[in-house]
Amino acid sequence: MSEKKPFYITTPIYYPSAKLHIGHAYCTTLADAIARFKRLAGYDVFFLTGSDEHGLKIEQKAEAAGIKPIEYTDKIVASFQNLWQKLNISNDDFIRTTQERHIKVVQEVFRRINAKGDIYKGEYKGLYCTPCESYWTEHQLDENGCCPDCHRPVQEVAEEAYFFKMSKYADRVLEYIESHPDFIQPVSRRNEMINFIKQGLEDLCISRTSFDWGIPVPGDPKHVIYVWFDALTNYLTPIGFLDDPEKFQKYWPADLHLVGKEIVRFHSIIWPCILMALDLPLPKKVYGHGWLIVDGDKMSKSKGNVVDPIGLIDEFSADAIRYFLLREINLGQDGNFSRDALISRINSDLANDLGNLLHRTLNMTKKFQDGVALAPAGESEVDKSLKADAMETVKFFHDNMEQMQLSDTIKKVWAFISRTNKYVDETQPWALAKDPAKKQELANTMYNLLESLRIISVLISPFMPTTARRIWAQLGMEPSFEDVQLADIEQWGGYPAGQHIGKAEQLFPRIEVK
RNA sequence: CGCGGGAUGGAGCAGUCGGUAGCUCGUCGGGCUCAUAACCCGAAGGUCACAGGUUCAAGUCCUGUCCCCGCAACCA
Repeated sequence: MSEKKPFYITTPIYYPSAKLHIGHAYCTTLADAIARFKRLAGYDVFFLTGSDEHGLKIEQKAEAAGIKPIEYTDKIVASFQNLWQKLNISNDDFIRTTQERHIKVVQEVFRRINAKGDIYKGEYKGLYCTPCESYWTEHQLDENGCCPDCHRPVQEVAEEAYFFKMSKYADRVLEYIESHPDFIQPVSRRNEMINFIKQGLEDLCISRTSFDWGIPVPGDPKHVIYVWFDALTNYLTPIGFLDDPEKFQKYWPADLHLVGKEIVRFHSIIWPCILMALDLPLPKKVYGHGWLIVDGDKMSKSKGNVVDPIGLIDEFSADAIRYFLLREINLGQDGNFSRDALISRINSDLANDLGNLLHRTLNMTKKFQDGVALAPAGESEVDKSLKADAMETVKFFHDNMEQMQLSDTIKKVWAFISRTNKYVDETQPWALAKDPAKKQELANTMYNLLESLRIISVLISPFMPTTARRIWAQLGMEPSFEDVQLADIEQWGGYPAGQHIGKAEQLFPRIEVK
């Protein structure tokens, strides 16, 4: 058994009714950056994402395409996995709600809660559109009170359904939220949830008979389990809820459910109720991030402004997209996505500041010292100040990443990159190189630049894993980048003296705007 | 009066406990020459949505108004 502290982080499982857009990519990138940071900081991380594949909508889409639902979801889920691979997502497992391992979990959860007496058979009443075979809530109806899809009148219909006695747990959940200030983040969402519970919770409808594409209710197979009982329990499946008690003990409760702001409620109210009914501890944190706004508008299919991440990755590279999302958008708030802003970030931050710093450093090392980092000796005031800034940046990185301050952390790292560029101006290596008496001073300067870049490469690795590795290689560093730990940059001087630098290449070419 | 969020130089955003309004991009001027026309320094530009109030002091706290946005039990 390892002694590392466990850290279990999840994204939502996405619904394969359409291709994923930049907003999904944002959420998963956030989770990935946090997971990578935690690994760097020495945690034993389990990072989960996946797909939520049941439901009427999928059944209908598959039927329209003339294929079985599972054939339909196989195809779309493959595109999810392709996207995560292209984005360099380091998830440890990928849960599909159609997998046998998950079906067993859902049915067992149903059995246990049923045995406890918290499930009863009742009647679900709703507004039903017969041609579309869909239930709608009053709020979803169009301006004439008709079906939002086909605009025909809806009827009030009742069907037999199972209900989960959620109302029974309302007080306990409220008490938990109030006594755990960090459970729901950011605070604004927490207040929203407290307000919502105080209005009173209804029991939750957890089965349907109006479609088949779902997990059958144990002992009553004309019912399939409906949405949240199926979806939320995904978080239990891959960590051995049924088949590996030791693993489950280690990773549950989850440290962080990262979700979009619209599903905070399900994760911070319904999910805790289900867990209480199972006598399981509640997750430590639910974080509701904001949405990406495109040119001032919410993304939606009807507006036709949905941004496809695959095209962007192909055009600008995964790391550039990751950097933009993590740097530009403040966690918890909505953020703007625009092509112009993306290009501006790539050019000024990635090409000019970071890329050029690496390039000029390697170039001078090659030109002035035959590509070798000579051993440093002694230090000037400017050197001292650079080292102090580096160490302060590493500390800031550690502290603020623990607090999930991704954007602030990135800003701080870039302040150090900027500071390092300034160091070049302050020390003027090209002038030192002309004076043989300044040979040691030059060696010190070049060493400090290379060492700064070594530290920078580790600091950016949660955000831009590929770029970090490329810098590492260009610096000529031999050890595998995978083995690097935060401790390796907590002290100045890890760059090996006498090291020959690697082959230099542009990290991010500037993007010319017409 | 359903709930909640937002409004800050041209653009995008920070702003904790009330204490001289900051950052990035852009613009203008200067410096440097190792570098991806990159880097470094400096400057201009804001009655902090509006009106009132509390206070020695308000972007920040209170009240009201207007505008934009999200949620409203299946949109990341």
